[in-house]
Amino acid sequence: MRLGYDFFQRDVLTVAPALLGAYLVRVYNNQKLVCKIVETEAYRGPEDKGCHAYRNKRTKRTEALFLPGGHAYIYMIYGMYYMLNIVTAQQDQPQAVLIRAAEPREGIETMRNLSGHTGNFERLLSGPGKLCRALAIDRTFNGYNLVEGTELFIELGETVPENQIVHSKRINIDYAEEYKDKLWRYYLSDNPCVSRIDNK
DNA sequence: TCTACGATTTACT
DNA sequence: GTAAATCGTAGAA
Repeated sequence: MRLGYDFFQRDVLTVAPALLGAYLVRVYNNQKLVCKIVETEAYRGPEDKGCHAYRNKRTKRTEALFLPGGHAYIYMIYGMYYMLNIVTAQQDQPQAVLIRAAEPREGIETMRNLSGHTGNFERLLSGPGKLCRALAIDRTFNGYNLVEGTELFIELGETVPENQIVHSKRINIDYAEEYKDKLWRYYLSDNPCVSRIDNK
């Protein structure tokens, strides 16, 4: 069952942990690529100094963050990687969940070919840049409707017990001052596919 | 226009 | 532990 607007149009701090265990589906050349989300981070503008839309900063890049929950926000980082975010809450509330890592489920060979990854299965989607590469997600999906679209969407997946969800500090946002210490990163404990397990 | 740099990954000392 | 790859965007000039 696909997740709908009612799921995404809630506060990002509710949606980010709720996405753990859900299935991210990418239909690429008529082939279904499926993976289970195991790591997310919440970005909560306008208050969040780590969020691109801090203080409601509205630019060409951040425009998609202001869409209603259920759309995608994609941007390029370091000149070579795309990041996949799920916009949450109501229109004009710039919040999004960064999908940081997932566990491959279907179409693994295609994912390997797309990413050129030769390592082991657990590392194929273990990072936001790698995940986008292996699923052929680029900026054409910026602003994409994940509720009604057919090439990229999210399905109800496995139910995750509360006690398996680890809360930690977000990665690589040292510029965010007091917000860098917020425990807005969520991942499944003991899952070998998360990007890293250190850090609090 | 011009410049600096990032919600990363990988390889290397 | 540190550094390089690589480019669109934001903010300054």
